[in-house]
Amino acid sequence: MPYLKQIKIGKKILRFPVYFPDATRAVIRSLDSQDLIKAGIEGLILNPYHLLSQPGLAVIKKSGGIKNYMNWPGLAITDSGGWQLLSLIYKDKSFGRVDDHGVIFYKGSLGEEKKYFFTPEKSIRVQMDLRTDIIICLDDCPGKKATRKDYETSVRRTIDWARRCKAEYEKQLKKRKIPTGARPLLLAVVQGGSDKKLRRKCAQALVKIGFDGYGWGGWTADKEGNLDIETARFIISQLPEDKPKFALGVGYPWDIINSFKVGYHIFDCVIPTREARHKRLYTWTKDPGRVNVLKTNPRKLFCFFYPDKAKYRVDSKRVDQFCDCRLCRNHSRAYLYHLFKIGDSLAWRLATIHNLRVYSKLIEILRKNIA
RNA sequence: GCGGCCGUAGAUCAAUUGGCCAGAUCGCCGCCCUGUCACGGCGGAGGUUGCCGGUUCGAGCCCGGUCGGCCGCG
Repeated sequence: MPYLKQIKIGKKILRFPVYFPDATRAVIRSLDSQDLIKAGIEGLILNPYHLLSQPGLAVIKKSGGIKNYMNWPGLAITDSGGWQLLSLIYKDKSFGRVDDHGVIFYKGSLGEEKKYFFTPEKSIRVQMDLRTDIIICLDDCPGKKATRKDYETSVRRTIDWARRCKAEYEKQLKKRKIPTGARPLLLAVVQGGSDKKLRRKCAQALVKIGFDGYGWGGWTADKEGNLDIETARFIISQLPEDKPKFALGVGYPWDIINSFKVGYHIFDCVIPTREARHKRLYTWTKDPGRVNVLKTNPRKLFCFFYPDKAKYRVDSKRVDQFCDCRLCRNHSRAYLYHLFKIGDSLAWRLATIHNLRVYSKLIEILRKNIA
């Protein structure tokens, strides 16, 4: 099957595969746009739900969109906001509930006292207000303890919500008089758990409605952290070849390689940024420029570096001999150990830049493999 | 030389009038993080309470001695 190498969004070209880190609250913690660009990051994913509570839509609209607001020159995707709301609700029922109409949220972010109603239409309107390049339909992702019946409901609702999102999207395009070349791409998400019948039903219904791209939604990995690659592959088989596929929330570097191999184009994951802050850095075991990434066991291409171990207190070596990031070019392991020990924000910044660079390097190498 | 204060995990400190298994924090070691309420979460190792003796059913706490440290006076 031919792999889609790139698409145009307006005047911009989005090359595949691509990894977008999660700037949920309009920032990759401790980094600015220049840091991101130098780390090889081309796009960010943002979250409308979090941005509604802070800084609020009015501020962002006044700035001319979220990219202007945060001075981000690259590409940007907004998620629907559904995942956050639903995972909060599944964690604690007092947060709210879901029905066919949308999501009722009793508490705002961080305990604000407001009742909040998130519908497919509202999600689309907010995302279009944020003026990102790619927007995503609100979907219903079941909790981890979901039953077969929950998955059936989820698929039915996801299809219905996707239809409503598409209608609202077209309505807004007209209302806002957005020219064809400036419209954001609209992606829909395939639900259905590990059940192929449900996945097929969902995928086919979404394709029939017609979207610019499709996502692999739900929990992409099992409790042991193993990617459900069987489902991943099946979903691809149900979708049109010429549309980009988004593996939502994927994943570890080896997960990205494995998902890329079965046909996915877009990835996003909090892992590299969160783990950098939690003191786990990814390092190359082999020179990524010299190894055939597709023929090597993906898991064996990487190992971990834990900068808070006392053995690194006096280690003058660089963190990763194969990495060209700001940290690896300029500083020793001992210095990073020190920065984490004293709790300086530079530790976060350098560690985050490093992990992002490992991801962007991986993307560069995967692109060479489809050239 | 005399008088006073102080010795409790690697570090800094806690432990009602003597009373379960001497605690906390940091450090150390290990684990976790997948469309981020996450500068986080979970777990573990580590003490003959300076040492010797005494009083007591029972001592980190009381008594005597001793060693070490600090302060004051000679």
